[in-house]
Amino acid sequence: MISKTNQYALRAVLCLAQETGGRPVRAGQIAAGLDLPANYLSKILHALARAGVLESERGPNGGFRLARSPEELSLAEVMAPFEAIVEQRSCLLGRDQCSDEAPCRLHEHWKLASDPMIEFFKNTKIADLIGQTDLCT
Amino acid sequence: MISKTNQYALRAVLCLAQETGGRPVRAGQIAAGLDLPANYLSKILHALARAGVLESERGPNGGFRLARSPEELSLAEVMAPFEAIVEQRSCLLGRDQCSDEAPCRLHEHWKLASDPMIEFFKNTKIADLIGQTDLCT
DNA sequence: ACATATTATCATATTAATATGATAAACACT
DNA sequence: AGTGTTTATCATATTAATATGATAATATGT
Repeated sequence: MISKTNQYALRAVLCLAQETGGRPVRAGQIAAGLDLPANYLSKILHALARAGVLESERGPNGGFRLARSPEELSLAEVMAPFEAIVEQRSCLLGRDQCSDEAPCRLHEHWKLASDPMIEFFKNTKIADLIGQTDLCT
Repeated sequence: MISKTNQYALRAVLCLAQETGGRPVRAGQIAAGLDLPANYLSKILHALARAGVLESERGPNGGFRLARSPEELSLAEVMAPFEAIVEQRSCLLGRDQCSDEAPCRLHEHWKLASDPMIEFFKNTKIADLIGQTDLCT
């Protein structure tokens, strides 16, 4: 339902959000902590940095940190660089003919069913999810 | 959000549900009408037949028809042969540690967000969606 | 300056989803 | 029986997601 890329991104961001210290966290450290493929996670972290979700620093003592406060950062913003699911709901049947403007009957049903999930991604902030000890594993 | 395989399956079943005549519809006919890859759709139709959603007949005058009435057939049943999304909700973060039995805080949020969609698939019947002229295209 | 540690980037491998092509099996009609 | 039409099945191709490996660029500390 959620791609692995998005899962990795969310877990990494949650991990960084729980990091209280001011110094950035190394990619390898996150990958080891979460048991994720290191190089693949690197690419994800880089994409998040380009999207303005994270800040990165190179060299010794380098790493990643949140660019914005967990209270302002939504799950949708973390997922946005990887998939456009949140922004534009597609027709359940994959037909580009029907949209919110020219909806079919099915479309209306589908909108009602999928809206709660979309709103969840938009409204839930990273801050709402931290505080659990094991979210970083 | 929904795989193409599931989209094709739903469209094909909706198409068959609108077919009032008693004689089965050929796979090629459905593929042409919906403009879908013929061989790929064949495999999908075959899978639906094995799952008991459709009935198939070979030879001349052969084809596919619904095995059950559109009023009894849910979207979830049509999608079930291809993905297990509907039955078991996985953790948003892809961790197998947390389940409905041993939920994390996130899990509870996620359940609330994803339940409406799952219920939609389970409760919506094929009959609820027919009646639109263009659903077969 | 130099060595080291880290992110940034490029190249490639693996796997799963999607799609195509070809052949076998079943049925209907003559 | 034989011919043609259809589904059933197998084999392979293409594409996208996921993962790995190697190198370049940048910053730090000596």
